[in-house]
Parts: sequence; C-alpha cells; structure tokens
Amino acid sequence: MEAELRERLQEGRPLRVYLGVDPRTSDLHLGHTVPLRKLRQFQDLGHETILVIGTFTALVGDPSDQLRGRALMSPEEVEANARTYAEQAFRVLDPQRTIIRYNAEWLSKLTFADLIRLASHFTVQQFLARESFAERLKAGDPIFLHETFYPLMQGYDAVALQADVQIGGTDQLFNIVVAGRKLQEAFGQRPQVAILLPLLPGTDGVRKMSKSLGNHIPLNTTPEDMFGKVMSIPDEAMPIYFKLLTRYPPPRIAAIEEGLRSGSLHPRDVKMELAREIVAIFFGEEAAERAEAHFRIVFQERAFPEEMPVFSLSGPQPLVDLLVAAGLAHSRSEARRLIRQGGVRLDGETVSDVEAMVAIDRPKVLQVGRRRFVRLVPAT
RNA sequence: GGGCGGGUACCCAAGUGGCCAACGGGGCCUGGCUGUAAACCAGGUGGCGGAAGCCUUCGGGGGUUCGAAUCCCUCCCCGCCCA
Repeated sequence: MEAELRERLQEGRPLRVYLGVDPRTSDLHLGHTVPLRKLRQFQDLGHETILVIGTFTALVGDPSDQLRGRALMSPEEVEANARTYAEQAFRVLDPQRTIIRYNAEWLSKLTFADLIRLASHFTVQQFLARESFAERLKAGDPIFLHETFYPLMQGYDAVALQADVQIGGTDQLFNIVVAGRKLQEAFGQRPQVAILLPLLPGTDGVRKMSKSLGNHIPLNTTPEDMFGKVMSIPDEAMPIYFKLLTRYPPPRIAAIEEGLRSGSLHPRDVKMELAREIVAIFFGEEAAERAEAHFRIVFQERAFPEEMPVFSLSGPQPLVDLLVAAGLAHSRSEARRLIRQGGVRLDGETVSDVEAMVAIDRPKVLQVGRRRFVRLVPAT
C-alpha cells in the first residue's frame, strides 16, 4: 500500500484524497480529529481533499464496530447533523481548500438493479467472517440485511469520487479495502490507497473513543473541561495520545516515553504537558495556559475556580431545593443522598444536615463533589 | 407459515403469586487513598416525604386474585430450528 502511494505521488499531480464521515453524530470529539488532521496534511501539501458527509449511509449506520444493530435515522436528523458536523470539522480543516460532498448525491440515484450488480461482487461468507458480524451471529443477536449494504455504499463512494486515497480508522479496513478497492476495480478504476489510522482510545484508555460509550472528549467544550478530561486518561494511554493528537515529532515522543519508563519524568507532569498541548491545538496557547491554571487551582490546591455559574438566591431556602434549582442534583432524593454522603459543601464547609436551610447575605460557593460549583449571590 | 425459547431499572442479568423498588455484575455518583487519574476500600444509585410512609415501574392492552414482574387472554417485538 505504501509503494502504491509513493507511485502515485510521483505522478506529480494532486491526488484526490477523501475522508468519509458519519453524520449520525454532530458532536465531534478528539477521536474524529485524528483522520481530519491527516486530511489537513494532504491539504497543506496541495492535494485535492474531499470531506464526504455520509448523509445517505447514515440512514443505515456503520456496523463495523457494532455489537448490535442501529436504528435507522430520519433524513431530517441526518441533515441537521451534517450541517453542524462540517462546521466543527473546519476547526481542523482549511475551509478554502475543502470540497464537501454528500453521498446522497450519488447513492440516492442507484436503482435496485445497480444494487444487485454491486452486491454480486461479494459473498455472504466475506461478511460473516467480519468480527462484528461473527460475534453477533454467535451471540444470537440480530443482524439485519440492510446492514450489509453499508460497505457496498461506502465502497461505491470511492467509485463515484474516483478516489486515489481514502483515509479512515483501522476499523474501516473492510469498508475501504475490501469493499472500496474491489468495487473500483470492478468499475475499471485503479483501486484507491487506504490510509488506516489507529483508533484513539477514550478516557478509559481502553475502548475506542465514542460518545455512546461516554468516554469521549468533545471538541465543543471549554478549554478547562478539555484539559481536565485529558488529565483523566490512564497513564498507559499517554503515548498513543501523544502520537495521534499532538504536533510533536516522533523523536520527541520517543524521548518522553523513555523518560516515563526510566522514571526520570513524572507521569503527572507529562500528562499536564499533554493536556496543555492538546488544548493549545484547538483553543490556542493562551486558553491552554488558563486551562492549566484552572486545573491547578481546582484539583491540585482544591480551591475554588475563578469562574463558575452564578445562581441568585432570594430569601432562605431548604438546601435540598436549592441543589435541584441550581442544577447540582436531578431530584430532591438525589440531593438528600449527596448531603448524607458528605458530598455537599457551602463555602468549603461540608453540610451534613439534610434539613439545612440556606440564607446568604454575601456571595457563597455551593459545591457538589470535587468539581461542580455554583456561586450563590443574594437576589437584589 | 409451524415448533421452541425470550422481552425485567442506563447495560447485562436473577426473580416465576405476598418476605419486590425488585439478588448479583458492569456503568455512574459520593466519600477515603492519590498525581484530578488508574488500581484499591466504603457507601449510594425510581419519585415524593424530615420521618413513618405513600406513589409509579418488570414489552403494550385486558382479565383472575384480598394481593401479580410472577397465573390466564390478546397484541407487538427478537432469537433458534423447520418450511
């Protein structure tokens, strides 16, 4: 594959490189930025770069990493997501040099006969051999027929675009290599080169970052939150985060790894450097500095952050009600639980009385757990 | 279309007339330890209530019973086997 890429690069023309994205999410996270930044590199080198928004494929949902089928999505939902997706992707890509295409453009025009022709290039066994399907088969979970269309559709994207290169995660091996290359050949095209990038693990350090697993670090958040979330990854995940997310050259990353191994670098300091670098990439140096300062204050010194939501309190109120009103507890029952467990503090003092009343004559800080704060101010 | 098995809280999963707001595990939350973490330890995890207690929940609807997640009828959904 590497040789094929070199060969094409030597042809001295801009290559047509594309990345397909799934608009079933509109909330991008750090995991999405890995292939996006690879695409950006091609942009910067002057190649023709296309971001394909899978408005049509999203109707089905990629079964690659699914242990269960996904519900079909409505066209309205898909369209709304597609818009915000592109918007967020431009935090990484250069809008001037990005061609956006929606695969409904060509996929929605295929006829049943076309579909039959596409499907004739694949065997059922090829699909069943895939891990995601094999496991479901073994577990007796449903595998819907339409899920097998997904690779066909994605493969046809490559045909429609006459792509030279397709970028994707390693979980896209089947879709890009098996389906895409094969179909291109069937249509008399030179098969595309696949660039498969390792998947970024989530904050648990193990499973692939994904919103539905709840281990993601969203792009649309505050610098402070991003910093804190990066700090919460396990130590073992640091090397891959450096490799996939930072601007550091490989030798510098190798030096850090060595430092961690030999103990000459403290894992905490390394992680803070990592967090700062990542936040700087998406928010700039200044914001990264602020985020780091915030982290030091709140988590290392256990002091109050400078900024926090403000809640204006009129007259004495039961603490339980206040916690709910201020959004620190979902229900009064939960508020009571938190108080009993010693998780509620007013100006740093733990409040253990479930029936406590709160009245203030000056601003005070109401805190739940380690990291959730609200500034109470007297209503005027 | 037929036979069998199944649908329980965020997920997995026990329960098969009262002792069930429902065992256990995961996740999540709080506290401890710590480098914010991971690992580990303790507690919590439907709602209302200060509490006693009350209310809603076990695929949907209807019924039997003093009483149902548990029994009956019916509908919907899933898996396996057969056609």
